[in-house]
Amino acid sequence: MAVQPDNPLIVQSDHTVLLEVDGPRFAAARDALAPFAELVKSPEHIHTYRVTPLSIWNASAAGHSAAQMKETLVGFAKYPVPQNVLRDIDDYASRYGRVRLERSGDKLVLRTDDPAVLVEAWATSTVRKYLLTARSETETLVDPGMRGHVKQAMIRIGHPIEDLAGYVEGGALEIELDQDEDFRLRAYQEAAVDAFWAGGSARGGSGVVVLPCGAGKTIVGMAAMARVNRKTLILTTNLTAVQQWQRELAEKCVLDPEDIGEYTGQRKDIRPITVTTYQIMTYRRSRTEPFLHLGLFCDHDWGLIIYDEVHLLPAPVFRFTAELQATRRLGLTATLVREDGREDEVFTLIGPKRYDVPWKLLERQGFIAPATCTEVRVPMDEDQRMFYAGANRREKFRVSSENRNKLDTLMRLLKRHEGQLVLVIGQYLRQLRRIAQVTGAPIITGKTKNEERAVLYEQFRTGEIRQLIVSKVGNFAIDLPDASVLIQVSGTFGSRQEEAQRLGRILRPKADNGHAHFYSLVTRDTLDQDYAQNRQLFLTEQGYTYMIVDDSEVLV
DNA sequence: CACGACGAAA
DNA sequence: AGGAGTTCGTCGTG
Repeated sequence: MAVQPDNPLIVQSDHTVLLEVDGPRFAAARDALAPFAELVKSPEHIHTYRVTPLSIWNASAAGHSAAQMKETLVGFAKYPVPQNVLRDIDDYASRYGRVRLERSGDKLVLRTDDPAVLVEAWATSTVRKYLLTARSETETLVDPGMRGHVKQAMIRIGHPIEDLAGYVEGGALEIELDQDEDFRLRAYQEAAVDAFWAGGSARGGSGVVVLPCGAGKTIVGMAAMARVNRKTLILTTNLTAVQQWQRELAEKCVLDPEDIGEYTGQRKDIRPITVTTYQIMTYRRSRTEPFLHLGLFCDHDWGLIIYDEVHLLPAPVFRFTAELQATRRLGLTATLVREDGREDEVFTLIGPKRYDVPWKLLERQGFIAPATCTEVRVPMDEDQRMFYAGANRREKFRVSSENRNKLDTLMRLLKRHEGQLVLVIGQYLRQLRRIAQVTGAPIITGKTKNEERAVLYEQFRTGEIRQLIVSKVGNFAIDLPDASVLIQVSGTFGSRQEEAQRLGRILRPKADNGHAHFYSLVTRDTLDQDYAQNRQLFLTEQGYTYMIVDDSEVLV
C-alpha cells in the first residue's frame, strides 16, 4: 500500500498509535480512535494512543466491531498498518464473548466454542479453584458463589467472560419518571439506559455509563430505576451527594416519598430506595475487625445497585460486589480512568462500558458550555530555581507548584475576567491563603464550616462576590455554584479525573451562551509541568485542546 | 435528645 | 510519593 502523506495516524507494531495534531483529518481521526484506544500522552504536535485488550473489550461491549476499529486505523494511516496490530484487534475483540457464563438450572456453567480456553482455565491454579467439574470439553461447572471471582481470575489470564447468567429480580417497586415540559429525558440519556438495559436480557443489566459532569448522570440512574422497577441501593461518595440523590428522586420521580431512605452516619433508614456512602460500607473499627454495615449490601433483596462516581469505588467495595454478581449493577462516572489502574476490576465486577459520548459532541448539541483550556507556563525566580535544583522529588513538586510568580499571573487573569464569576482552585493551603490575602477574595477549605460555605456559595451565586478561592473541597462539592472562569493554580500530582471534575465546574450552559475558560498555571520546565501534562490526558481524549501560552502573553 | 469536637481510617 | 479532605463512631455538653 502506498504512503498517504495527508493522513494523521502512524500505527506501530507495539500497539501504539501516533496521531499528528496539525492536519485537516486530525479531529475525525481522534473521534474515531478514542472509543477503542487509550490516550497515553498529548504534547503539542503528536499524541500517543495505545490499543490494549481492555480498551478493545470495552469498545466491543459498547457495540463497536473489530471491522470498524481496523477500518479506522487503515483509513487514517499514513503508512501501511502492521499486520500484527490488525490481527491482535481481531484476536482481542473475539475474546470478548468467546467464554460465556450461563445458567444451567441452579448451577452456573462456563461455556465456550474453543476448548483450548477451558484447558487453560483448568491449567491455571488461580482459576481452577473456582471450577467444579468439567461437563465436556466446552462446558465446565462453576461454583455459583464464585461468579465474580472466576471472572476476575479469567480476565487476568486474558479471557474476559461475558456474563449471561442473569439476575435475581429483587423486591418490586414501581418507579416512574415524572416528565413534563421542564424535565424530559434527553436522547442520549435514553440511549444510555437502553444500552444498559439491553431489552432486559441477560446481555444487559450490568455495566458503566460514562457522561460528563453536568450531563445528568443522576437522571440516567433514575431512568434505569424506572426501567428495572425494583428495590434499589444507591452508593455515593459523600453526604452532599446523598442529599442530592434524595432531592432529585423526590422531585423527578413518581413515588411515595416514604420509599426513599438514607443510610449514613446520621440516619440509618433502610427503605425500598436507600442512598448510602461508600465510606459507611467500608467502615470498621480497625484493620483486623469485620466490616460493620455489610448487611445493608447483602440482606435486602436489592434488584439494582447504582455505583455513583464508579471511578472512586474503594477496594473493599469491589470485594463485596464480587459476591453480588446476581444483582443488577449500574456504574456512573465522568471518567472511567482510575489512577490505581483497577479499570479491569470495574470491567469484570460492575460491568463493561455500555455507553459514552465524547464531551465535544454534547457541547455541539448545547448540553454543555463550550470551553477553552489554556495552560500558562510561568517561570520561577532564581532563588526558587536554585532550591528546586537541589531538592528531592517531593520538594521539587511542591516548590514548583507553589511558584510565587503564579500570583502575578493570577492577578492579571483576574483583571482580564473582571466582573465574571471566577473560581480559583488549588491544592496547597499555604498558597491559597496567600492568594486570598492579596486578592481579598474569600477562601473555602476543609476547615470552613458548612454554614459558612453555604453563605459564601449563595453570595457567589447571586454575584455579590465574584471571586472565590477553594481548596480540594472544590473537587467534589456538588453544591458549589457554577462559574464561567476557573483558574487552577496547582493540582494533585497527575490526577486526570481531578482535572476533569474541575473543568466540569464551568461546563453548565451559560445563560448568554457564553464561553467558559479554564486556565492551568504551570511552572515552566519543572515537575509541575510534567504532572500537568498527565492531568490533561483525559480532557484531550474528550476532544479538548490546551492552548499553551507563555506567562508574558497573559495581558490584561 | 441534639449538637459539636475529636481521632481513626482509607 | 503525599497533602488535604471526608466520613464514621464516640464522648462530652446543654
